[in-house]
Amino acid sequence: MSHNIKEIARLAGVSKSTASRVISGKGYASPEVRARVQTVVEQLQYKPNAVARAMVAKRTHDIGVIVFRDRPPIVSHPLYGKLIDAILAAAEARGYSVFLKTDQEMSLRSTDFLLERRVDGLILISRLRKNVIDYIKRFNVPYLMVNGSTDDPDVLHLVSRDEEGGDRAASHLHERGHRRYFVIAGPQEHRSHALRLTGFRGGLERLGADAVDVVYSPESNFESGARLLEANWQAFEAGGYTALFTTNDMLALGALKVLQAKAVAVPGRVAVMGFDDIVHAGMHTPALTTVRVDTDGIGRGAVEMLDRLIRQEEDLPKLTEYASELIVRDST
Amino acid sequence: MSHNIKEIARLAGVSKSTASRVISGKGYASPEVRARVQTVVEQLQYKPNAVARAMVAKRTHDIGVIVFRDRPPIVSHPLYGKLIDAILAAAEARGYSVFLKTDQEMSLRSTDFLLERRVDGLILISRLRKNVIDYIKRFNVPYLMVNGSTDDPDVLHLVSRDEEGGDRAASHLHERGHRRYFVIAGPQEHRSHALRLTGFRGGLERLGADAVDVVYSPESNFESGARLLEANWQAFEAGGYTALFTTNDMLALGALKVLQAKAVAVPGRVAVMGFDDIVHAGMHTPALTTVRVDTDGIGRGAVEMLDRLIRQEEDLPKLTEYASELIVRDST
DNA sequence: TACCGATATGGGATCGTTCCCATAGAATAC
DNA sequence: GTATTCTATGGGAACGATCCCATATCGGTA
Repeated sequence: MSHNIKEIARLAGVSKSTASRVISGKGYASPEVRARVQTVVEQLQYKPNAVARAMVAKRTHDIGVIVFRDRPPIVSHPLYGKLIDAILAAAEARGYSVFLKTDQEMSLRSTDFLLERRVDGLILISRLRKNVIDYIKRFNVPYLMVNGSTDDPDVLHLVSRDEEGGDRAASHLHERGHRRYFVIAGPQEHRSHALRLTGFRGGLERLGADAVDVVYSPESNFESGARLLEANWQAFEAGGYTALFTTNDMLALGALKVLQAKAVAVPGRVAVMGFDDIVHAGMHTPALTTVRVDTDGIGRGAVEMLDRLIRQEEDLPKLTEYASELIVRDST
Repeated sequence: MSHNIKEIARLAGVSKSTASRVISGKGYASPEVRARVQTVVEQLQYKPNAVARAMVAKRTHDIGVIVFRDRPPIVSHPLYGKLIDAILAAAEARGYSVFLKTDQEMSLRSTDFLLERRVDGLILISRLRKNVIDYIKRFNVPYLMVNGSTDDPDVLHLVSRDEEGGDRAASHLHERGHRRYFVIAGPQEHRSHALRLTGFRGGLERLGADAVDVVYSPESNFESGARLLEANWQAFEAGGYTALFTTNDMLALGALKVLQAKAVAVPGRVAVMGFDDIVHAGMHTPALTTVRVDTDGIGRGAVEMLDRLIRQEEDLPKLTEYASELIVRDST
């Protein structure tokens, strides 16, 4: 199919050692020889075989990214999409190519695939089971975790300041004069949902509130946001709540749908706030006030940190936190 | 770092040939030897080195996916996100790992990267320049194009039935009694936008319309949808249009924003229709009527077709078209 | 003249697999 | 008893690079 270095060498009239020196750019070669080899490379459109290179270098310059999620949307989830965009850009800049895998069965299949391919490192995204970490640890491949939770002190992970964000949401709503709050909280076994709620509660405790009532959703998507508000409609109406906070934007948009269907004025009668700042948040009418997660920073940070891990730098911080920013729009 | 087959062989007391036969599953080995080798493999958590395998097999079982887009959102674009989810699932099912690349400068960089890595095939997504195709052709690596346009008769490509979809949109609006149509059309050098408009016009020509007025947008995002309607507001008001069609959902949502800001009743006074069926279309209030692009089918189809190309099947169809489906919601 | 240190290039082992071929012993056929 | 065919395993080349080491040529110096 494609040419190899031996052929380049033959056509340039040199040995493959010399050709290798010219092509890889390390080692000596006289100007004339250099020119001759490069001409042949150009003419044949020779592309050095990265597989063979990886073989001797024991280094692939590939990294693996696995998104653990039990069902779609995975890459099409707006939050993960943004994260992956950032990761791809950062990896490109550092000379890494990215294997992207989704793991729906929370299995070790994807991991095995990538280990066999001898990736230089792994970025594990979202809720992965503990057994995955334990498994990966046995092979000493560099890895880190993004947006997940772990009590394992060995694991490097990158997260957003969710508790702080929850606090900010509370401050914002309180400042707007609200005192009775209704909360739809996503699955509490998920770190971010739990912390956002904690932060929100903490903030209101500090600031003072007449009521903070929470309903819990086992899922964190649009449908369950709508379903939960619908199911608790009587309590919601009776409670005199003027503010609705949800632990992510999807839930907020679902709840908004119900409010709008019932012609409840937003923000006139009820203010609504989400968390994440997915694209749709800004496109909705009314545009959703939310707390932005720094997906760009996290994505870039993950690649940078993994790269340092691969280069065997010492004393990397186990935990890196990223700012959460209040984005005020029309729904509050 | 990790073990190799020679070590497995040594510990199992056999030659590496025999170990290879057991591990790869091809060739003879007696039951006892088989068991012995497998025990060692299990104990050492041996993972065969795919790099070395690829080297001798001259086959990587990797495919490259490149999304050509000049700026983010790329993977986070709802349409491409869905497409990539489908591609990943299909690739996994067929034993391929996926290198995902985005190419913002419309360069050959990503392509070179993947060619060096000796991927078995390439899936090229969206608007790529002709020079990329010409370049790729020189290396005879299997490739195909998704959602792009080309007049090159050699290129395999997969597209949605955009013209038919445009026609469907026209029929639907006409059926609802509309006769004066306002259209915001995305960049006409992009195949899908052009065909959707053609289909829409064609449909109305057949069915009869009092007015079809089109404004063109150089971009196809939310902001330009809003900007274009705003800029043409006087004409829009004066024209007595009762239906607004845009060549994708992003434009429609942008226009909807403006209509809602001006308190124009949708669908009461103006019906709005988009194209694509991105997630947010269903989440908006009012939920957007649109034409769904079969991203799942296209993604799956792309991988299947590429696999057949890799297996050197003959007489594959140059063009594969995927159904477009009318999704009626609340905005019409 | 002999020796040294540059300069410039080539030979060949190596990375971890696969796979072709050789071979040794056992079983069967004539 | 010899030839033939299995059964079961091992030896070693090959894939396409890199890189260490050897070596040849040349100018300069003692």
